Amino acid sequence: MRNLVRQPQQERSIEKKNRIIEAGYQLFSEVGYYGTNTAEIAKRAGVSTGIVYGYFQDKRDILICVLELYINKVFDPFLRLFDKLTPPIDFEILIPKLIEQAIKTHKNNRKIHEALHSLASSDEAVNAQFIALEDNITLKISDKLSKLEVNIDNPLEKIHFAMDIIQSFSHEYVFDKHDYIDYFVMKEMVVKILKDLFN
Amino acid sequence: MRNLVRQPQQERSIEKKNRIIEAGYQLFSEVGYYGTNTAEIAKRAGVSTGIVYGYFQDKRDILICVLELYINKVFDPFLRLFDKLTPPIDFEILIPKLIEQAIKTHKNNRKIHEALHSLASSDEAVNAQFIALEDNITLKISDKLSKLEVNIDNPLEKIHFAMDIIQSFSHEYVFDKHDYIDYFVMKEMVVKILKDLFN
Amino acid sequence: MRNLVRQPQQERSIEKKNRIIEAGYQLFSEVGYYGTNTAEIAKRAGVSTGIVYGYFQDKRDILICVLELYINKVFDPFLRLFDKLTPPIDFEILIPKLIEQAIKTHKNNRKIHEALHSLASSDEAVNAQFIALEDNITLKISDKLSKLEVNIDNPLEKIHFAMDIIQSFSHEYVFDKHDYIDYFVMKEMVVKILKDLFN
Amino acid sequence: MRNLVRQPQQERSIEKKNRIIEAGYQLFSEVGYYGTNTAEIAKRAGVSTGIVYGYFQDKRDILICVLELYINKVFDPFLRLFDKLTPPIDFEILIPKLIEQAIKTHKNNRKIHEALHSLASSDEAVNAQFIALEDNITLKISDKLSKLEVNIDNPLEKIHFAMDIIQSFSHEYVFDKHDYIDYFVMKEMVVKILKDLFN
DNA sequence: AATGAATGAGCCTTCATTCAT
DNA sequence: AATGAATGAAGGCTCATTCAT
Repeated sequence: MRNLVRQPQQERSIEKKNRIIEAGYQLFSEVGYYGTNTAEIAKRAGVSTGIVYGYFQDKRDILICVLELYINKVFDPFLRLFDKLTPPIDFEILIPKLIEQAIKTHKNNRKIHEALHSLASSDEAVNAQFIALEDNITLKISDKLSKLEVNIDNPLEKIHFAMDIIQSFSHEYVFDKHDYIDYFVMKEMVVKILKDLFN
Repeated sequence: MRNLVRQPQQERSIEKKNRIIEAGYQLFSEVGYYGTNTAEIAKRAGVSTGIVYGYFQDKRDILICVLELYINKVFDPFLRLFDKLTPPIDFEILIPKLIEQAIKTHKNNRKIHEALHSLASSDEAVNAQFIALEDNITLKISDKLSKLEVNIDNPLEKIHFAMDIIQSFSHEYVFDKHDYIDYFVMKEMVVKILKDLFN
Repeated sequence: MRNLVRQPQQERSIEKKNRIIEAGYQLFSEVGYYGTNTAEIAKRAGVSTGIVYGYFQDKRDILICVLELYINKVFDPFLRLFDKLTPPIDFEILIPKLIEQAIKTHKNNRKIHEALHSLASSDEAVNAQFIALEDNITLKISDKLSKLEVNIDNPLEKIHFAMDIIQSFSHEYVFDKHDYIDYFVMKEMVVKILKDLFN
Repeated sequence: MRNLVRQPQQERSIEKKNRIIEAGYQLFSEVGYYGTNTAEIAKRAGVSTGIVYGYFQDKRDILICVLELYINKVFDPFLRLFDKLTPPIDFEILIPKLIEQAIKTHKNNRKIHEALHSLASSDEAVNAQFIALEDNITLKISDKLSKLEVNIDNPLEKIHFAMDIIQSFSHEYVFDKHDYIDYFVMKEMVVKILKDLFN
């Protein structure tokens, strides 16, 4: 009965909803989920506190939408790297591009990545959303690869794990910056591993 | 004067401080950092609310100590796997053991891992602590390997990245459980990658 | 200028105002005054939120109108029981009928009765309205009785108090249901008391 | 886990809890349950907002305690009227005393009575508490009467209903004050009815 | 006359931290 | 050193009412 959330149909409404998501995105990035309050989100979105609850069930619901936005921001440019390819794929060229893209993304999304991941661990819905979106990515890439005539064993496992490795390396590269690590060397390692995986 | 935190010298005090850290560890694991309040920590540690602030500056300070405990709980059994080895190392045997250990650890530390990582992203001190402890691990393993007469190029990069891969896979294995992934296959992939890396 | 409330003249408007009152009646009955919000009333009435304030000054104003509707719904069937009577009145028959009617009414108006009464206690206007409507009832019944050639001392006091007793018993009967009370016995008590009062 | 409410053992704590209840009592009386906020209750009780939730689960929990206080304030003087009696009871004398007491009580508790009753209708716990306390009263009076050698049929039904009648009349007398009612006459009616009931 | 999106004050509740004992 | 009651600021959310259309 209560708590019905408007499904915005009109453009102005959709735009306003997006402004709120964008504001949430920024603030969660800057100070994390728990460091952000709804009033602040509303303020940055240029709307009133109340209307936020016209578009979202609660604060966590904003997070879920931010998560979707994040995934798109992160994976769309990633997927687009496959778009102009024609068989046969030259992994020697593709893989470094993918890594570069992942690094770029990580730089642009420093904090939100962890913010979202951490929420996933304590919130089943966020976690489910995360898994669903990851599934989506893996399957899309798999689809693209098969259209590009890449025929390998266990493609889903390989793709999924390759993504993990790339994420992991990008994270290292952007965030941790240990003194004793030569990241150029490490990157070459990753490239080699991935090439071996897909050839 | 006011904010001085006791450096517990006497054994009873040290033991009490450790009980608080252990309680924090448990609760952060169970319900995360923001799902835990200090009263609860005190209660589980069997001390009064007030005295917590005798041993710790604030709640975050507990987290920092929990982080150290966590790292030890996670990496000590890992390091111990190297202890009884004699050269030459059979990576064919060692690597699966390391992976098994990582999975076991992940299972026992489901939530705290994310809790800590997420805090790291929004808290510079936590992050610094994290990096320092990772450094420590990498260097220790490197030391062990060289004593075991393993001579490879770029050992630090390889060790660090190998740890990343193992963490990443364990995480997959314990948390996400995508339907379409055959985790046995994936595990074999990881083993092969690591063997190639160290041979 | 601002706060002027339309006095609906046209039939369509009057009908709409009544729909709002009816919706308020239902919702106040179901979840009480404070459990109901104006948006919900508008929705159930099939009108927009805004227009409610075209017909009513504020939420309390709706309550006042609901009160009137309530009194009518409650007392009209009550009064109608006197309509077909011809002198001399057989109280032995009438009184049980009145009680039955009161019980029926109570059952159909479980919550709104208390909702209205409680508002009366904190709101002078509601209270005044309540008293005025009760006066009206008492005088109407008195009128009917005298037309039915019932000549008793202090008719107004007796009628008013009889109504109180009936209300009180019906309330007991419908709401409280104490285990140790035999409500059939109690009902007979009420019938006897009222018979004695009017003979 | 959370939300544990202190069971105050020490006198100072008990006194503080009582101060909060008394403050709630006053405010609910003055402006009703929904017209009162917890900050106001705390302020009037001379405590901080937070500590209220150290003694009570939530706002409603305060209401429940206020209800108990109310019942005691109302019924204790009522019950005490039976204390000095010796058999045989002269109802001619007792009944007017009871009525006087009920009127006095009503005057001193103008608004809270309705406030509580209305909450009962929308809150099962409050209602249950109400019923339990009414039961208690009825049984206590029954006990007293039997010790005073009053032997009547259906004592519980009679007592309960007599209480209803007295409440009802007192309410009329104190609150409604209809112009056309001679309350002296009405009171005599009540006395007579009750005498007939218990003889 | 009508819509329903928008406003923003206000409320209940929590909790890190302090303080009297 | 220790207790645990007390503080009070802050946050999520609701809803009566207004306003642009």
